[in-house]
Amino acid sequence: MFTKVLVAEDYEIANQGIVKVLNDEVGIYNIHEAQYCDDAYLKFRKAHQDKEPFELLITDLSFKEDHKVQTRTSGIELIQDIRNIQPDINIIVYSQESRPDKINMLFQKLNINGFVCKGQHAIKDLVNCIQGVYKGDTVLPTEVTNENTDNIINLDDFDIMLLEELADGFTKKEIVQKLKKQKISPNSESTIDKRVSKLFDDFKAKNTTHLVAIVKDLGLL
Amino acid sequence: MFTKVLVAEDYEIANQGIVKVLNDEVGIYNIHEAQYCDDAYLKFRKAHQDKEPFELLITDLSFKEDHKVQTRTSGIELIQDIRNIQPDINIIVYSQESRPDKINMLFQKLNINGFVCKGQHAIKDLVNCIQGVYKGDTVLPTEVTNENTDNIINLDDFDIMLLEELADGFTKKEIVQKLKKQKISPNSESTIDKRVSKLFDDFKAKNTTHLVAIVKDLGLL
DNA sequence: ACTCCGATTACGGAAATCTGTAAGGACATC
DNA sequence: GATGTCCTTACAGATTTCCGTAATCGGAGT
Repeated sequence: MFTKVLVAEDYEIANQGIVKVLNDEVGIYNIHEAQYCDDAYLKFRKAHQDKEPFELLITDLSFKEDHKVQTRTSGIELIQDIRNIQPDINIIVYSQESRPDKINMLFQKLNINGFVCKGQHAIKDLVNCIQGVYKGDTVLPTEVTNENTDNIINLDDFDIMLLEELADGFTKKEIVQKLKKQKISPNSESTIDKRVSKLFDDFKAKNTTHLVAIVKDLGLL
Repeated sequence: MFTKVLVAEDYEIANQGIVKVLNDEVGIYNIHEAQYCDDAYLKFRKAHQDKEPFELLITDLSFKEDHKVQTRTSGIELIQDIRNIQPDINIIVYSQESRPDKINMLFQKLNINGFVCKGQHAIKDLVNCIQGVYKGDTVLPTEVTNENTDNIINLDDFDIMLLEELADGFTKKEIVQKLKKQKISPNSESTIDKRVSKLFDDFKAKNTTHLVAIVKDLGLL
């Protein structure tokens, strides 16, 4: 089993919870903790330089900001930086995130080894994940594997741009003006209307506000 | 110090974190855990009937629903029911809630003894709170006592409800109809307008869509 | 009792949204 | 070349949003 583990999680008590599970359920005792991304990175780099590297990183994704100014603000940046100095490190993300698209992105772009959803029954999930990753498996959360990926909606760049502009509170007329100024076509109000109406159908949204809320929830924005 | 404590928290690992802090930092070892409100209530009643009552309840407010059907769905109901059978029990709420109004309500209406915000530095807060409550004090969280409510926007339940309805794509007229059907006041279209306009000011939003996007990003919905 | 203040409510109007129909152009297929 | 389809654009009308003004009500206060 892994012997040296780094836990990066900003909430102290959640941090302690992970440590206790590693102690009691997995039998890992050499556990180092970090509450900030930068702190985690420094501990990691030092261990690597001292030739006593960590074998596993368990990290959250979101880190609350406070008085300490951080160069890294999210677990994603932390993972990228750590992978740069130790490509073969095992990484498990332990996060509230439950959106399949976002979780899949972590596996595809960051090559994480496992993902555990914060939740009611996270102990079993976390233990399974650690044991699976130790065996060399890639461990997806049950929440994602169960997902039937039938209803995937394909959004092109234009759709994404529209959604972003709408989420930023611009009216269709303002969007049209922007498009014309940038000489991007299509750029008629009528076409924008049609495009957005199509998105309504795709996402079963009743109006623009509903559409943006749905897309935000899906993590596409 | 307290010797027998009940911890009610639906997330297993957070639960473990509290237990570890009680063990390591406070020196309490007779700790019972519950992941559901009803479960907590039953453990509490049994201990009371067996003349081995708990001296302290540490509970979350929100409990996720799953396959187990619960008669109590929130920590508030749990507290009320427990106070009914053992009025002098000490109660500490450990919750994500950060709205001063809501926290004050807990002290005034439910007579809780302490409140700790889930957060980055919750260990010290929790330890202080337990020690204060043991001495007979009422321990408010620093977040409330500090009263630096400058850039904190106070949303009451009505505002949240409005935002949720808007994010679900309902028009103001539909919301008004719902409110009238449920006999919730205020329920005039004009007041809804005013309320939402105030939210526009608070969040510097240009329109409803923008508002919902901002609030979603802040994680308030 | 009095005023002051905030919340609620009513109403109106300009702007924006949403939903139709319809016409024109690009492009592939037969 | 004829045909059909898809995308773009124009326009029009009903609905909704957004933002004023103004009247009303209830509580809190010197």
